[in-house]
Amino acid sequence: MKLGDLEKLLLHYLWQHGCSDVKTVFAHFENTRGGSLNTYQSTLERLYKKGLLSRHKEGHAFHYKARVERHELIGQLIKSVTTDFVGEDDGSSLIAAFSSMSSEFNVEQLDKLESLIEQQKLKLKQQG
Amino acid sequence: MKLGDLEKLLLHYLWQHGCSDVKTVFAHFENTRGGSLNTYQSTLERLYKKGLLSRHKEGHAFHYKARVERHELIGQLIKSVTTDFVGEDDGSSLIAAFSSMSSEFNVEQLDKLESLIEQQKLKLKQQG
DNA sequence: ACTAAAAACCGATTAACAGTCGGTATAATA
DNA sequence: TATTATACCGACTGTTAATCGGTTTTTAGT
Repeated sequence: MKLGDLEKLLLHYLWQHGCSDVKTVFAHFENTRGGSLNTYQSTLERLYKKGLLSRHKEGHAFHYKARVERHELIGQLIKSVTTDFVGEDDGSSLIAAFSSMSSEFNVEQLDKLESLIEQQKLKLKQQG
Repeated sequence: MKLGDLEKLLLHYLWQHGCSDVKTVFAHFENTRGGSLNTYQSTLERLYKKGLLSRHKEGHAFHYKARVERHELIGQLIKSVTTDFVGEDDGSSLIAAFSSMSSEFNVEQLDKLESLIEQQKLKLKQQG
């Protein structure tokens, strides 16, 4: 999966605002970023075709909404970037990814992550 | 930073083999992947210009070597792919991303991850 | 030093793909 | 139905990786 700058920007926007039509998006970025309405239209459409947005008609305009949570997409992107180097993914890519990133985290974040992992382990125990 | 498929392949190769000249690289991939020697030459050069490889003359051929560890590059790529999304939020979405990825792991992998976290926490304590 | 071989380097071409936007078709509503 | 907002199509630009032919440079052998 490959995302351009504007695509990322719009995803970001939609995660914050939940749901928008082109007009609104355009109005929001018109002054700061420039570009024509059509540019935003095309980009939203591209994201839609990529499966990252859903949309539904409201009046005569599509309203676009992110189909994936932010953290899901980030996870996906991390994975795609790591698997290329790891090859067949037995999960070692995440381990690799984590160890390369861990130095960027502070103690609270590490604690948070640890507790999330504990939760996940618990879940596994209950299932199996 | 943007890396193509062949670029990744060659990095992968150099991480495994430590050091190679074009001829050797070409010989290694000629049958399985195809392409001309020049293609590999260009790609190594591109990687060199990107600062990802170092090189030195040996006889009359350059020997190329990865300048970054694999995990360093992975970290860098993850960062570049995620920073646009993480932005102001203290990194918690990155944590969330990791945890959403963790749902695909078994207990051993989670344990491994946890021990890496412990290590990192220890390191932080010793420093600060 | 001269020459032949090897390697490096240059430049052109192709192929994706994002960004950009004009123009046209389509659909909603007054 | 006419107006207007919106969607959709297509063209063009810019960037970058992949590819490889051709030329220059470098090295080693005689």
